[in-house]
Amino acid sequence: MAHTFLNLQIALNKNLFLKDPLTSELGNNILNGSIELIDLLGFERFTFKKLASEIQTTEASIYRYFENKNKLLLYLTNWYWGCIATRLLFETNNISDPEIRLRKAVHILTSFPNPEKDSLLKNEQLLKQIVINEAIKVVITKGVDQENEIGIFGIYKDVVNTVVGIIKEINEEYPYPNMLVSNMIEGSNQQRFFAEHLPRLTNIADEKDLVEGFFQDLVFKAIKKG
Amino acid sequence: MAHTFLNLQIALNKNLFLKDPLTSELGNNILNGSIELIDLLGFERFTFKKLASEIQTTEASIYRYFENKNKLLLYLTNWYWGCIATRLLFETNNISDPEIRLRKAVHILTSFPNPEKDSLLKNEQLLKQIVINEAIKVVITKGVDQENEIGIFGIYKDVVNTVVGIIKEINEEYPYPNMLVSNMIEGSNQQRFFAEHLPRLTNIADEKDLVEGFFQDLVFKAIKKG
DNA sequence: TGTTTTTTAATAGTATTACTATTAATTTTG
DNA sequence: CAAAATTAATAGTAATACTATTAAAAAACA
Repeated sequence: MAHTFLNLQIALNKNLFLKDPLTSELGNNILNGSIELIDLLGFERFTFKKLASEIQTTEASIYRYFENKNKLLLYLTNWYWGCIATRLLFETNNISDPEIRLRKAVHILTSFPNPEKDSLLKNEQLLKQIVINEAIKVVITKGVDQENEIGIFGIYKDVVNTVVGIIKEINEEYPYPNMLVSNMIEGSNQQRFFAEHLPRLTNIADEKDLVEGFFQDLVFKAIKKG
Repeated sequence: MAHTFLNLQIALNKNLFLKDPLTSELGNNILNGSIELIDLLGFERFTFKKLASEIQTTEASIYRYFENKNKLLLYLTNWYWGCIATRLLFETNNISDPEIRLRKAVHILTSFPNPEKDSLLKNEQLLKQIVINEAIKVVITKGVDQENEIGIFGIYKDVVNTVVGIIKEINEEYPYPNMLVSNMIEGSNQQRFFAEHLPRLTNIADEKDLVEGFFQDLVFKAIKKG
C-alpha cells in the first residue's frame, strides 16, 4: 500500500468536474473560495455568481470547471473523504491488534480534527464543517443513482469498507458491520450539528465533546461477542 | 394522558403556516398535492408553480398559506411526527415492563409503517417516504436556530424525550440516551435511503428489511447494564 | 520564428424560480 | 341587504441557474 504516499494529491473521480481545478490558478481559487463561501452562506444561498465576485472572476468561467454547484460540493466532499482515507491507512498502519486499530479508526471518523496535528489539508477543519453542515444535501437527492453509477461515491465506500474489514477481524459473526460503520460516520456528523443547534437531542451537558465517546462506546458494545 | 385522544387532528405550531391549511378545501388540496408532488419530483425540483398547476390553483394562492416551500415541508414533517407521537402514546400504553415498551418504541420509530394496520393518516407511507428522502434538507440549514426558537422542533423533541424516558427507566446510568435515540431515528431513515440507493453501505443481502433489526440490537446492547 | 490550433475566460444573453403588490370576486357579518 | 373581511387571480419583479458566442491568451508545430 506504499503507493498511497504518491497519491497524496488525492486522485478524484473525473466525472466530478469539467476541467480539473488543480491544473490552474483559477481552479484553485474556485476550490478555496468555495470552501469559505459555502461555510459562510450555507449551500442554499451559495451561488456561482457570488463566488465569482469573491474570487474576481465571472460566473461563466466557474461553469467551465464545474457543471453546477452540486458537483462542486461533491468534489469538495470527495476531497475530504480522500483525505480521511489516507489518514486511515497511515494512522492504523503497523498496528497488529484490530481492537486498537478500530479504536483509532473510530477516532479518525468521529472526532473533530485537531488544527495542530492530524491535518493533511490546510483547510481540513473548514472542510469538515462543510461535510457536517452541507454534504448530506447533495447525497440525499433524486440524482444519487446516476452519481453512484459513475463512481462518485467510490472513495466513501472504500472508507466504510476499510473499517468494516477491521470489525470482521474482531467479530466475524456480527451481522450488521456496514450499517454500523455508515451509521457511525453519518451519525457523528449529525450529532455535531445537533449539539450546536438542537442540543436537547444530544447529551451535551458541559463544554465536553461527547460525540466520539458515544460512538466508541456504541461500536464496541455492538460488536462484542457472546 | 387521555386528552391526547381529543388531539388527534394534531395541533401544529402556528408559525409553520400563514393561513391554517386545514380550514379550507384549497388548504387540504395543497397538503395532499404537495405530498404526492414532493415524493414524485424531489424537494429541489418541487415548486409552488408546479403544485398550483397540479391542484388547479395559482402560485400566489399557495403563498397565502405557506411562506415558502421550506415551511410547507416543515409542516408536513411536523404532521408526521405528531402522528408518530400519538402512536407512541397509544401503543405503549398499559405496558408496564419498560423493556417491552422500548422494543415497541424502537419498532414504531425504525420500521416502515404497515399499510394495513398502524396508520393514523391515509398517506402515512408517502409521508414517511418524504421524511426519509427530503426532511433532512429543511433541518440542516442556516435557518435552524430561528426555527428552533419559534418551537418548530417541539414535537420532534417530545418524541425523543418520550423514548429517552423509557431508556432511563431501564438504565439510569447510561450516559448518552438522547444521542442514542436521535441517532436511531435519523439513522434508521438514512439506512433506508442507503438500502435503496447505496446498498453497499448497508447489510441488505436479500429482500429482508434489516433496518429495525439493526437498531433493536444496537439500542439494547448500548443500554445493557454492567 | 511565425502561424495554426487549442485553451481560456469574458460578454451577453435566456428560462426558470421565488416571491409580491394590486385588484376582482366571494363570503361573512351586523 | 350593505359593509367588512377574506380569498384567490393577474401581472408583475429580482434573483438564480445555466448557455451560446466571441475575444484574448497560451501552446503546439512546421
